[in-house]
Amino acid sequence: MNERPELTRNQTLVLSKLEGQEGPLSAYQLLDLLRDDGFRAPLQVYRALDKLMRAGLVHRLESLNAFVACSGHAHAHAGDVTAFAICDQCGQVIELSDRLVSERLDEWVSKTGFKPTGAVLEFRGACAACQARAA
Amino acid sequence: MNERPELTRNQTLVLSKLEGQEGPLSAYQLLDLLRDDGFRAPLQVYRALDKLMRAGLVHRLESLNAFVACSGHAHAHAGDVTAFAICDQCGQVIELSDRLVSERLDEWVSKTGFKPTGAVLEFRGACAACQARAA
DNA sequence: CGCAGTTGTGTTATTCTATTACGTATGCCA
DNA sequence: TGGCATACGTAATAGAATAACACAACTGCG
Repeated sequence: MNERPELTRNQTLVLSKLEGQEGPLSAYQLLDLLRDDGFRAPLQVYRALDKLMRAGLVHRLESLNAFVACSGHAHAHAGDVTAFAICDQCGQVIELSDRLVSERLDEWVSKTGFKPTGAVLEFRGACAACQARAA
Repeated sequence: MNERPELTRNQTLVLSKLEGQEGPLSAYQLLDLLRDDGFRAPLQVYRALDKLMRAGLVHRLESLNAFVACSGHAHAHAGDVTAFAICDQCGQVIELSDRLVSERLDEWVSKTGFKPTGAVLEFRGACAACQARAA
């Protein structure tokens, strides 16, 4: 389904930093992590991120201005929305995707005559582990 | 229900600019619009916006880094999520709020053990008018 | 082969968005 | 009166993203 495209050196480096990370990273955090690998300018990061996002390997979290590696298994079907649950305590991000929910949301919005082409769905709160820790 | 808090001069100015506008405005656009009223620094805008958002009179659109006046009538009950449908053609923003949808989404997310305290729901696409125009 | 088209790269500079820090003024109320 | 909370003004800075320019590598094709 998802033909893994050939990644260049820069793209591979960015992706591996994101994958070796629990939570999301900002573009500038990535830049700092990659200085030893020869990165010097934001654009190098942004260009790699752009490619990775279009390949569906990385997601952008709008409410954080940050990026996460796509959590493998949950590869949504084309057209399905992906939602994110972002823990404000530990920073972990859970990826959610569900065809039924997608369809219902689509119906809901379409009732107004609006035709959605994309969606940003981000929940903020506390993950299970952090709730337990707080109790 | 929503005690309209006393607004200061700056807050009133910012709110009125947002209300006199079809679509969202960025903080710096607001600043430019308010130079004649004595605004000189971004902070003046951000501080007013902060207050207005906490009062529920203004919403921030994460996917645009911009702000809209809360469309009056659709004042959600406490706990209800507000979603936004943003037209990528004309910039208009439709505000959506529905108790049932809120509950369903909450259930969906909570299934993972995550406890949401807030949500960012933004749909991008084409509003009814712009679809008609394109046809 | 030569050449155009695409993609990726590196660098510098700039724009846009948002916050920190510091000082001041005002109203409230104990 | 003093302490506290809120708002204000200004300057400086941090953080996020893009524009502009030049070059290298690869592809397909006449």
